[in-house]
Amino acid sequence: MPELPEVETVVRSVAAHLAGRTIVSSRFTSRFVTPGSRARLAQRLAGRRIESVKRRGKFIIIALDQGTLTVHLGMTGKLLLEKLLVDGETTEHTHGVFTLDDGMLLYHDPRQFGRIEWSPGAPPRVARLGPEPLEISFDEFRARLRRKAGIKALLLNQAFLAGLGNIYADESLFAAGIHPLTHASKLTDARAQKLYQAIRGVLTHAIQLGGSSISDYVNAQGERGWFQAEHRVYGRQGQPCANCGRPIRKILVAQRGTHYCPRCQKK
DNA sequence: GACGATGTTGGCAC
DNA sequence: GGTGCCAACATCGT
Repeated sequence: MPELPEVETVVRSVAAHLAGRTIVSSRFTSRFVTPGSRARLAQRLAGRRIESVKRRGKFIIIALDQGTLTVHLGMTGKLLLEKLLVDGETTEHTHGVFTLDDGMLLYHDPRQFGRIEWSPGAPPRVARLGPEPLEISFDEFRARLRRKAGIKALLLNQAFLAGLGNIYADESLFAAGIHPLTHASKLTDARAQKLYQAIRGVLTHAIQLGGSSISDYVNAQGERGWFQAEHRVYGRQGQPCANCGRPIRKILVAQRGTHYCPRCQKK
């Protein structure tokens, strides 16, 4: 679910309300989502003031008056804002409950691949991220492509660019007309330029539509995204290509289901 | 009921 | 540095 556009949408849907709030208390119930002592985490957060909420790659960075709370949604994580907690709003999949001085913030995550972590300074996982795809210059992007790796694997590598996942990697490669198994270092300047623009275009459009709701993704207000209606290849295996009519193919690349048009995307 | 696939990441072997 | 395989977990489709 949550790649850059979804995380950006979540951040935009919580930032204004959370900034300036105080965490009165919190409760955590998953040893996977919150590794280490959950009681100590809750203790650290009690009384902390939220300064700002921002996105970096697929991470949600919550700056506190002391330290930083970092949230990664994994595959199925959701952050939900609630006015008041009433019966039925938490389930067995609610693994984080934040009581604020105004309202509540809930973290749901059925598969528990997400993480909620506090760090005194900048979180180490975030420090290893590559540049933001919407901020990097073409020259820097071009330079970073000089690597011996398949382009799809590279786009999924968060140290190369931060924020692309399986959906937007496939959609960007289709928009650029590039086969997912193309060697990154073999791309010509012109094709690299097409890919750079394709990534920016796809991500920007997806953010405008509130991200992609594949199964149950929603923002913090519980609203779905609409970019899934704009997918050209992801999840469309066997259906005709919007451009040439050939059936979209699905193969395995870097252990991920990879969708592409055999005619429009060349190596 | 079993099996495989699912938006992510990290560790391991090679 | 690169790839492939497996792991974490719950749910859904075949």
